Amino acid sequence: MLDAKFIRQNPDVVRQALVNRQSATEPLDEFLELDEARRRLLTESEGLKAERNRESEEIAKMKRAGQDAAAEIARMREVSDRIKELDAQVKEIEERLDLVTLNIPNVPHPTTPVGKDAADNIPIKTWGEPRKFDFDPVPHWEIGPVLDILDFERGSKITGSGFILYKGLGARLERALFSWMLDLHVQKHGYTEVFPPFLVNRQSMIGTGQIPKMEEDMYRCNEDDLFLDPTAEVPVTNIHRDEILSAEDLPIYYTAYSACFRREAGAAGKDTRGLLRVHQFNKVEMVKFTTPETSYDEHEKLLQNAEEVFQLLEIPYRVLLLCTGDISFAAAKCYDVEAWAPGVGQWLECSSCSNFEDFQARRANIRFRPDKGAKPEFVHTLNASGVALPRTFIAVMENYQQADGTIVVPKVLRPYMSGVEVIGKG
RNA sequence: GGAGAGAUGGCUGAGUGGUCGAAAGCGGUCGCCUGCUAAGCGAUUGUGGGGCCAUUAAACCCCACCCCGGGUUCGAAUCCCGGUCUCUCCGCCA
Repeated sequence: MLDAKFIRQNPDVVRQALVNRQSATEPLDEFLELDEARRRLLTESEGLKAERNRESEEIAKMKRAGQDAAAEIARMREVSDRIKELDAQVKEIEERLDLVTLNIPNVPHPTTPVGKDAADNIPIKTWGEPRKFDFDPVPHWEIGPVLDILDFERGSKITGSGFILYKGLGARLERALFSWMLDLHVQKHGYTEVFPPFLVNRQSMIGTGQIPKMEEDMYRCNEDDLFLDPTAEVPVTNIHRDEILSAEDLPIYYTAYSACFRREAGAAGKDTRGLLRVHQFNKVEMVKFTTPETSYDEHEKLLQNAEEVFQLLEIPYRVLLLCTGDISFAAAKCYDVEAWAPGVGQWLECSSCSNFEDFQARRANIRFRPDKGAKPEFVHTLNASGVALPRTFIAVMENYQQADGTIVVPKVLRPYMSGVEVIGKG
């Protein structure tokens, strides 16, 4: 969330941000109105409280001196009643104010291009040459069942559409992918591996910004008010919720595997075939906590770490700089990494690499002390998928397919598959 | 799931209605002293909000915060109710 003071002092900046994001500006107007009312009521209430505190001390003194304080007590009873009224109003306003503030998105960074929707995202880089096939490459949803490594029908039977059963070397390939990615980030890029809970509470979801805006898209356990992780970003960023870190601790790098669960409400029917858009998937995530000064340098390095996954897999990819109309609610700047999938003939988003600046840190109250004895400041949080599995799995299958229908295993994954070089039939 | 105990500042820990934003110790910071390391002495040391956001900030004043939310009271860390978490024991279970 944004700093209330910042909004109050820079309403025009926030208004422009909302316009650039194609978002409604009413929440801003409501904020300004409620904020003004809150301060007005607070001033009155606190003035009365100051009086009450003074007077209560007098009463205590009088009682100790054996004097009668009945008149003072009677008067203070009235003051207290008035305070109670005012505080009730303040509380109501603050509740609404919190809700409004939680629904105002981050202000995009100046380098985030202004644009309407995904069509205005800017391609900034392409890596690798799409392979030339001497046969027609087929989509993964045809390869998978033939090789008996993906079973879409049984996944649907067990749970429903969008839930996949991986089998045999398919299951093995999936496991190889995330094991290898974790090792890469831990051993080569210096991240600390964590294995978080897959269910998180409401406070954690609010901390990273999925709630309240996206609550309908989350799987939820009503009895316990817990949510299934939509991404490891949630539990991992919340590791340091309500903490004050010391400057020497920063930057902190975490990487985590988690299963991810998304209802994908409203996305039904679009690009949902095969593994393109599923309700449960595996992902390796990278999360950083940094000082404000270094976050944009760290953001570039984070992108490189995500890109390297595809470089080592030898899969062509491109990088997009997202525009204001397509960037997520909490992000100030975001790159997408899209892998080339020749079977479906599409670039597939496999990683989003975001700098949230202090937007999540303020929500989750994650601070650091710049120097010993200095006032705590909010950290900057960043994260990137490193990377999401299903579409990477697609890219591996479709880029490495052969004319006979088999799949060559990328070299870097072979040690993770007991040396298997080709996934064949049977 | 049942029973019991507990939750106080960076940490340990005292405090059962007013003089408590909170003793004491440890730790941190600053200064003094000591011919080294160490010790000693003195001072200082929480967070958020409002007043003023007008160019930042400081100073100053006020309010709130002793796990969270309600209540009683002129006045609550302290009394009452509800909840959360931690620990111990019992039960159940992969």
